[in-house]
Amino acid sequence: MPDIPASSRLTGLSIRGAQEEDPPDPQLMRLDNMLLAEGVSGPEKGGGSAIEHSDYRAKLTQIRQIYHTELEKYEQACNEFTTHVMNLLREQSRTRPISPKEIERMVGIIHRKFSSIQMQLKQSTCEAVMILRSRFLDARRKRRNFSKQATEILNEYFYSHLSNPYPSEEAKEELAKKCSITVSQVSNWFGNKRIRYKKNIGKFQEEANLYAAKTAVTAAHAVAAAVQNNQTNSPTTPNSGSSGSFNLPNSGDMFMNMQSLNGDSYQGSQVGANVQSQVDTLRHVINQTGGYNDGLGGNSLYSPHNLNANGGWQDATTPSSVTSPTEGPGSVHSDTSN
DNA sequence: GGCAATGATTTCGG
DNA sequence: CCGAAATCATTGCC
Repeated sequence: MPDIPASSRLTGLSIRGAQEEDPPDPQLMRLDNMLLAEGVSGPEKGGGSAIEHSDYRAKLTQIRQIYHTELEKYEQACNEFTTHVMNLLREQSRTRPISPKEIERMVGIIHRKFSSIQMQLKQSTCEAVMILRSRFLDARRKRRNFSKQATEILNEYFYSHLSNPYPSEEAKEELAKKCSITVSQVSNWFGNKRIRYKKNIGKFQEEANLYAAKTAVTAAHAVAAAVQNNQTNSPTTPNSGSSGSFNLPNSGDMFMNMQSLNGDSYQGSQVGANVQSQVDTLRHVINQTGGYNDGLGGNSLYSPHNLNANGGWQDATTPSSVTSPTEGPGSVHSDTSN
């Protein structure tokens, strides 16, 4: 009696017939590996990967069940058939001497047959998993827009950190939590936002002002407090001559002031961290009031390059030519200076 | 159905 | 690995 290697009985559910021989069949090995990796043939799925969609999980479980059921069925059938054949042989052995070798050979044939069937099962299971993957995991296929609330949170962060819209890992995590999305989704969102904002600033002006105004009050308070605390009025504000190249004394000066304030004296830890964002917000408020209410600044105040002035994340090289000729909606007042 | 918005992926450079 | 830019694929609105 050729006993089963027993090495393949770890889970007690393994296939008896399938693996007669260790050596070959890269194909089978490939399938096995994949099933294992995909958590179909393994015990319970231990390693947690980024893939945790509940929908996906459910379907995978379904596949898993089918797979195991079928596998067991085959195994059982194989055993039954084997015993059946054995019985036949035994019966025949009365009339004809049958060598044990022959019996073994028959058993081998049977097992091979069944193992090929199992391979088919594995193959189709693999296919099913692949399809499932592409259906559920390729999020491109089934993407949902974020909730209004999530978008709001993200936008709020973006516009209040406009001079440096690169949330740290921590910040990303927090945003993800607040928005009920994953960290990589947050990263995606910021990546998209940055590039699209930069590409067409005009289109986002309204939005920017909106979100700036939202936090304007608190920011103003905070900054006021900071300024009050920090008596340094930065007396001179030298305003180096080079800064004259910018057309926007308003935001530019503001920015400068705050920067010096930030880096100077006073150990106020909270000030340093927050000022930056508040500057961003305030700048928008300033722009907004200039553009909408008072005739102060006039129309030239809010034009695409106020962003350049705020000096930012978007590279020193100005995109110069204003986007593409497909700019439509009329509300664009691009001044022709510069 | 066309079209813009938008989330995700791919490509490329550091 | 992160980010910019280009591109893809879906969603939602007209």
